[in-house]
Amino acid sequence: MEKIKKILEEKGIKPSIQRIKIFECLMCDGDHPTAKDIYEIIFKEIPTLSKTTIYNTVKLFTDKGILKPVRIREGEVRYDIESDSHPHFRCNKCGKVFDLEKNLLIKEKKEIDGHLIEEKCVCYLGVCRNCRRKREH
Amino acid sequence: MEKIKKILEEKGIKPSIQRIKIFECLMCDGDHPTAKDIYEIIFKEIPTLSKTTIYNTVKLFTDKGILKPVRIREGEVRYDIESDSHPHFRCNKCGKVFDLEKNLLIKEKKEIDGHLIEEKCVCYLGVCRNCRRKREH
DNA sequence: TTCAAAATTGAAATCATTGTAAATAATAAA
DNA sequence: TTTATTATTTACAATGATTTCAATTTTGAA
Repeated sequence: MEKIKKILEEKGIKPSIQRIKIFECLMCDGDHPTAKDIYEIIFKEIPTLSKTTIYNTVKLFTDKGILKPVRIREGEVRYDIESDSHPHFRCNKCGKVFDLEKNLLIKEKKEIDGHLIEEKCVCYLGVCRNCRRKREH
Repeated sequence: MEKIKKILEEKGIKPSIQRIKIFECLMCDGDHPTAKDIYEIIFKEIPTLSKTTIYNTVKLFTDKGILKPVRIREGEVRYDIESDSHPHFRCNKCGKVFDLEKNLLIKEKKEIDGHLIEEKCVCYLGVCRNCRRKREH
């Protein structure tokens, strides 16, 4: 609790009860919660909670660099508190998202951490050649 | 045109004019169109076109294995006609998605095909350990 | 305590996608 | 060709996640 307060303050975020709870929820939940998941978990403790607060807060956290949206499938957005880039594993049955080791290198292995791998998806993000030509980057 | 007809028929899909146009659109557009993109392009030729037809058709194509949804960012769904798995590059400025070579191996390079790489995103998909334990797979 | 700024809230709006049922077109049988 | 059957397309309503916005509440400084 005090630890979370410190982390938020270091990033210039006022540690309101809602923000602390949301951060706590993101830390504890190993499956990368959606906005809905977060809302349902915290609503039990703070019944006056608004969904807008969840969206405001994850946006604030993302802007401040302590949170990263993970968009893999189904149009759903999940959130990852780890700032360091690392591979993810998404279950096609339950939709949960797990973190994998950063320097993971899977060649022929079909299994990792007990998960059965069926498909790999790699994407690079940046500025495409067309947009680079238009403006200076 | 005749070529597209054949491809569809081989997959057991009746080649209606809408389906041919949608397939054609997916082939020509190098940026992986969204459902909205497809609608706007084809609407010019077929003004009676319904958005539902776009969604029906991309679902049909996906089920038949000739199309793959690409979900990278922004909650948007784009479509990729290539059936073979390969890396993608998504532009953070314009949102367009480009195909990259299948066996691409980028280590320190910051550039590929003229695109500036800022971030890499790797994801594995399959059945997680929890779901495997529950049922047999 | 008072006041202004920041944070939270609920309700309405938006927007992509899905569901549904009617209309239309294509195909097969008589 | 006519009719019946089936597949396809369409319009419109419904859904659900997210955003907008104005009003209310909380906070912190003076």
